[in-house]
Amino acid sequence: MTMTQWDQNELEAYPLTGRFLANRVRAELTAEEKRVLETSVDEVEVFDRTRRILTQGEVYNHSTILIDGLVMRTIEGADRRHGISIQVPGDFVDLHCFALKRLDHNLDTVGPVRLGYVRHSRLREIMDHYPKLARILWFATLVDAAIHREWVMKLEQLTVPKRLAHVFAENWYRLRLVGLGDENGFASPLNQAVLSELVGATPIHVSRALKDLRERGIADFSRGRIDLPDREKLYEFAAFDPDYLYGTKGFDPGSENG
Amino acid sequence: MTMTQWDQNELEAYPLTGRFLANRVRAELTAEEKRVLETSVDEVEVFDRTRRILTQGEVYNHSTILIDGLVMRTIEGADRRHGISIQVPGDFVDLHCFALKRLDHNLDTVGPVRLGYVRHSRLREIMDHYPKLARILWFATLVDAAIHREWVMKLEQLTVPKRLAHVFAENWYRLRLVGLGDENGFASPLNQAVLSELVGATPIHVSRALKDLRERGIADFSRGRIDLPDREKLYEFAAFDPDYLYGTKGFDPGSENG
DNA sequence: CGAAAATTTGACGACTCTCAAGTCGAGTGG
DNA sequence: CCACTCGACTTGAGAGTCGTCAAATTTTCG
Repeated sequence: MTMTQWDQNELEAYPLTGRFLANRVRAELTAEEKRVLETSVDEVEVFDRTRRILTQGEVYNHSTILIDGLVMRTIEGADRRHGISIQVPGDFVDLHCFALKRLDHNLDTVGPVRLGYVRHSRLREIMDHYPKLARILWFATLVDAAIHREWVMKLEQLTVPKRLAHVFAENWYRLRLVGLGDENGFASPLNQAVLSELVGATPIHVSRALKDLRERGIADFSRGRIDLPDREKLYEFAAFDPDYLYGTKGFDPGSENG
Repeated sequence: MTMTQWDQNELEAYPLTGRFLANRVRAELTAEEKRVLETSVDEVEVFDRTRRILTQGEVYNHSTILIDGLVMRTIEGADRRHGISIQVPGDFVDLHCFALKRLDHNLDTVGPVRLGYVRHSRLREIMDHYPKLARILWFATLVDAAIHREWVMKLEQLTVPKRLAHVFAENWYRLRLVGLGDENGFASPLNQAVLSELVGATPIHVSRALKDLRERGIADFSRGRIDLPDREKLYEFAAFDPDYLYGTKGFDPGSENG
């Protein structure tokens, strides 16, 4: 797993927030604005096991940036938890709880994570004194909304095997945007139970669907790693078109200069 | 169909934007801020027939507030159009295209509408000079995202009859928030074809599901009007909980003081 | 009234769920 | 080193939900 020189420099300069909007509008930020962001993180925390880091309906006075690991947005349904979306390193996972006060969903870690906290008072200062940074933060929450919309469409359109393929394709692409994953797949703490919550199916059916994907040569899922041997076949099967992720024009998830 | 005194005053004072975030955070706006918004609308347009008002991927230099009528977010799938969500009067339907430049989906009218346009240059001024208004605009886009998340969960959880019930429940509640609809349902230009795009089913299955809802006494859908005789039964069947719509504490969709 | 659009119905097959049982793999204690 | 255990995963059978194809019926509107 390699990273571009660009990413390495950015991560050395901004170890906590260097992945924020990488290969999206991050390039529009000035050094000062990046520094304002980086120094806004006033606490870093590490969790090893699965854990709820934000609970639906409660009020917080900080927001959280995901530095390393995976976090899932969830909503408790009638009898089971439902996965809404996955967040990857660099994502400001609950930026919107600053503007919304309370949130309508939970944030649960999946596997070990490293988190950075930013106080809302600090965000308010940013809103008041750095209009461009404010716009960028707004942008970040809007990309999340675009991801939700795409997923609504896919849920309406795709069968479970194709939904799984889409989850893999999107997750892979987003990891590549921030310099993670490799050209043949990515490491992941996901298991079949979590996948079933994400695609709205039973674990049993997910198992069958994964077998289908394996036999088709589209995706080989095993605990700890997801292999994706044929990008084109994957994209076509999942009807995946990354436009909605708002990556920089010309970004290529298959090359080293991600 | 009646409205509260509150709504009437607000609509007289701000005929174009008086419904914006009504019964949500609108109360936090000062008269000056409301005036800034109202005077930002520099053009009003009326459409009678179904029509695409914003096309995926294109760049616009204005955003649109829905003054009257219904608008649907859509994404073109492999062979058919998919409905993502419905917008009601008072919604700033494509505010995010200001921050995102191009949008990932289309906006299509459903039935006759009246639209107001706000130039992006004007929004930029607001961002720079009215931080509180900026936060409110951000808030508005975040509520849309919350609606998307809830719908993702419902798509993962509910059968088609229950999805339809949820669409009716949410649409009704949101109309009540802005002083529209009545205590037994609401007028609506929706037809079964559009409903099928919204819930991710075939028109044929929607027809059967509507029959089911009718026989259960939960919803009586006919072109032009949706009757909802038993709110409690509807909410329970659809597992509808309006928290995610961020209505003002104490708002009651069943009373006159909406 | 007549044509077009919207809605309804029936039959059959595909996708997914539930219930139940069985397999596999990592870690533990003997 | 092996038996055991627990969680994760897999397999099978039958039922429910929903899609497809085809046709009939009702509504809308010129």
